[in-house]
Amino acid sequence: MISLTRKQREIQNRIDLILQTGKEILQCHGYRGLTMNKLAQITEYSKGTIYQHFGCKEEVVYSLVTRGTQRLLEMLNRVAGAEGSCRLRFTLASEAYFLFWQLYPAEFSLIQTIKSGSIREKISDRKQKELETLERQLMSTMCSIIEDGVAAGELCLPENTHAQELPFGSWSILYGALSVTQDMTEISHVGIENIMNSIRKSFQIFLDGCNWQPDSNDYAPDQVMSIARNELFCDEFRILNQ
Amino acid sequence: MISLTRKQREIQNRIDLILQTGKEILQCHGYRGLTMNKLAQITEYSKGTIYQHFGCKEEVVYSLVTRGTQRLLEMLNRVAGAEGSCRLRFTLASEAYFLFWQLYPAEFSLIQTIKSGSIREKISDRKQKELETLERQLMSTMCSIIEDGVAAGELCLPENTHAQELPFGSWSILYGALSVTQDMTEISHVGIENIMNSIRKSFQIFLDGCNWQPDSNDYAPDQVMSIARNELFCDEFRILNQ
DNA sequence: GAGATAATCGACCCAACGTCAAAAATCGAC
DNA sequence: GTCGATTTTTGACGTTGGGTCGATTATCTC
Repeated sequence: MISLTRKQREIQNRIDLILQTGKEILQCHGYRGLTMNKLAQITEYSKGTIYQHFGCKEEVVYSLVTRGTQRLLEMLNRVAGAEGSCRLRFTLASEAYFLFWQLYPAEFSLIQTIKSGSIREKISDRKQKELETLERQLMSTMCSIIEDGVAAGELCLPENTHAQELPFGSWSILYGALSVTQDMTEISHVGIENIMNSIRKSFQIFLDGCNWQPDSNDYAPDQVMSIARNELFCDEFRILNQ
Repeated sequence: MISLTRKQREIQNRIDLILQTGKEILQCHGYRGLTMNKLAQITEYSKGTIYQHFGCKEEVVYSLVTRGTQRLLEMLNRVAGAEGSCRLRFTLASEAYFLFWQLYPAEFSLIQTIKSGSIREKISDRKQKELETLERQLMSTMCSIIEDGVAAGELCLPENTHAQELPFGSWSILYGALSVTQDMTEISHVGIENIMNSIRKSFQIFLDGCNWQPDSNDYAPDQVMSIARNELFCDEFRILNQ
């Protein structure tokens, strides 16, 4: 039994190594630069061994996305458990997403990749369900904040509107804006900070449009950043700043 | 001279055929199913001839995106020249995007593809500039509506906010939401109409958040759809309904 | 109609995915 | 500790698909 778990740990470590290496190749050479040969060569395992853990190349990137989504979910759960008004927490959720985008750019980019190309069809149902479950949890965490806000009287859902629609809309702003931003980080003449602030503004405009109290007139962005930086995500910011 | 233009027309027709065929293959077999061999076989030209017009496979899909973006721009220009309040026109622009998404699903999907994978690096600067120019025109058309709205006193830009930020934000909602929706058209248990209505709601929430008058309380979605269906996009709706 | 020029073709090369039978390492029983 | 059984690892190989290029065919010019 002990030897079994040691074995399992070894395998887990190897999977970690493969994924980490894959991520590094992606960051250096892009999606086209990631080949199974290179992956085998750098990890110093043979191709056969790699294929023992990942059925195809697509499964490697899919696993990276799954792993990234786990990290994001973990950050969002921290947000959901935080104190303060629901609007504050919802805004902190958007900051979590910004952080995710900055800390895990490769993973973010891969999310787009697996959503666009015909990659899903090569992934086993099991793995697909795994990611779907995580995405559902993401959505339900966001919804719980909305529902808290409704319960606290901070906002009213319009008629014929489900709670999921607000996370869907606000999430779309973030995902859409960051997607478009993704590939013009170098080209763009405006700094990345400006783009992020612009997205922050859009996000707040959306919340204002929901009549979510307190509205942005008496809403302090500094406070949000302070909580994010010093409380909820201090580890993440430390990593980001080095 | 005449023979030259006849020649040019022939070439143009061939390019059209190649692109149209590529689009059909994409719709039937997805991105992975599109191969240069198949393209050559179906068009009944040799691979060499295909490569005379398109330097690589990526250039085929890039051209499809460029062509799709031209169609979208053409629709948006119709919107910009329409009558009615600026908010109405801005909303009609979102309907143009919905139509684009429904009429050209392959092209929409490819936009995501070229934004995510490392495809750009294989495309000549000339072709890249071509698409960039179109995107800039898209943005500037949207901005012109915003500026009209500001001039007409329908909305005020908040301090430190440029006109481009509003199209960027609202466009992000549409792009983000449709991107996410894209690959779950079959899976999703809610109908596609419901998803589109949900996105429409988000879009209006955003405009409400901008304090864009008239606000959604005295705003008739029926009127928007009627103008779209019967005036601006009657051709497009006809194609869509068959 | 002949020679020059341009367009077209498809056999071929190579890179990268994925396979599988042989080799190596590990395990378990005595 | 040793030997056979089982699992793991390996890299040579098959195949697919992007891209090339010299041969061939068509077109144009005089």
